[in-house]
Amino acid sequence: MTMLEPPSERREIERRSLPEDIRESLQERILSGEFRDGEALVQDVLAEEYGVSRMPVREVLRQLEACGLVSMQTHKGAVVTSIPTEQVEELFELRALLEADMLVRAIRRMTDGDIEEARGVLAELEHSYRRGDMASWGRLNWEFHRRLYLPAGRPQTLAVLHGINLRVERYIRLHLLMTDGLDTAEREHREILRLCALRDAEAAVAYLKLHILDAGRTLVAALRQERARAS
Amino acid sequence: MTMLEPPSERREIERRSLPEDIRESLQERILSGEFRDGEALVQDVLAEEYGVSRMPVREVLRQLEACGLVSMQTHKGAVVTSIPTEQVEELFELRALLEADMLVRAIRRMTDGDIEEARGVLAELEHSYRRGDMASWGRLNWEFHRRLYLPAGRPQTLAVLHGINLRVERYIRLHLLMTDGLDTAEREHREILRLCALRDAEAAVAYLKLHILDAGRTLVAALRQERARAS
DNA sequence: GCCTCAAAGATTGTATCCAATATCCAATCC
DNA sequence: GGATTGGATATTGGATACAATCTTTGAGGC
Repeated sequence: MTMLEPPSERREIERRSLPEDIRESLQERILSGEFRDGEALVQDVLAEEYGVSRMPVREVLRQLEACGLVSMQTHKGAVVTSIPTEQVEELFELRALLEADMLVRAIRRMTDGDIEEARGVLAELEHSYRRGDMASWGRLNWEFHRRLYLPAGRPQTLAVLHGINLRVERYIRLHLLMTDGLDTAEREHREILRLCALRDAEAAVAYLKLHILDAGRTLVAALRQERARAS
Repeated sequence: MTMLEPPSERREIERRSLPEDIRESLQERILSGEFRDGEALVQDVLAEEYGVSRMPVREVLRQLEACGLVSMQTHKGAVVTSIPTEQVEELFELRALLEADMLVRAIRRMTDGDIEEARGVLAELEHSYRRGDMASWGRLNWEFHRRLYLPAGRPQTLAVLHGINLRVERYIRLHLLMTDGLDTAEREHREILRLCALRDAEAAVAYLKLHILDAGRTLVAALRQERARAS
């Protein structure tokens, strides 16, 4: 939860390259909901906050545009992208299709070590969920799914899935803040991992699809409600 | 390229920005093979060529990075991305999976008008192929597939497919220059369209998958040979 | 001869300045 | 009064200047 800071204060960042850091920060601020759908991202304001010139900020905005998190128009600036509810639904169906295919391929080549690592990530994931650390939750949720698919040896598909995950994460988090529907997700995560350990591809994939489409349905319903209320 | 807009109404002024123009040009130069795999793209050189400063060039490079056409490293610059053969293969399999799903959904809602428009695009496509106009061919090949899937009403999936298409187009063109394997593709295009017109989803999808995987296999074989020779 | 290392050149990264464009608001005209 | 237009202000786009970093090269030492 970030407080409103006077414009003179700078947001502290001091790690790797400037755009990388700014990008990570700005991305998190969008995903966390600090910036709402359709909200304008003014270069000058952001540059001031980060204590840099507008140049790196512009690059970051371009990158976020490419990820689909913001959309830009010439001479009009950048706004946080708003995905229509039907398209959020579409993205979850797309995930189901792709991740099911991935898991089938992955299970064939999965080692016990892979399973063990995924189990470790899952533990962290559950921990961050209980602590309400949503930034970590988002990262770890992706990491868990990623671990499951990594043995498939399909980097391109994985990259596509990463992009999709990024685009819907904001809405997932919004959902998490309003409901506790993700207790179900936790059970499903464990069950999927158990079925993977048994190398039962068919059951695991069925469960995975259920998991994704379930989360999608719940989310879309909540989103519809939220958006109807807002308008 | 329809110029059949009503003479009244709004006059659409092409408000193209500098980066947009440069991007289109640079993208085409990469896809055409003017820049090879792994070749460095020096900002100064490109800026000089286009008669602009490095700033818009940088933005373009960032965008192309997001598309996966170039990869950048801080303080090291941009190079044309080289996709390993196995990953090219993966991308074609991914296309098959996604486009099959799309076509099933699209056929249900396809109107005769849609078919007619696709037929028009296909005619242009074949024309550009015979003329050896590869830039147009690339655009129209995507446009044809896009038309087939548009009725599905799945913009997000379409965007993903567009990205995939962009990444493999370079290798497709390379292949086109070396073989005449795309005569087959032409027959397949027509057959797919015919089956769509009959609303025979099952047969159309089967043919589509064949079309994509076939083109993929031929391409991958050629690519492997080419790369073995080069090394 | 080969390795080390430092300095020069090349290239990218960032800041600052100016230009182009959009937005907003008040004045004007019908 | 409402619509339109002109100008003031805010914001973005692009060019230039400078700083940071990588790469190359060559001189010196072993």
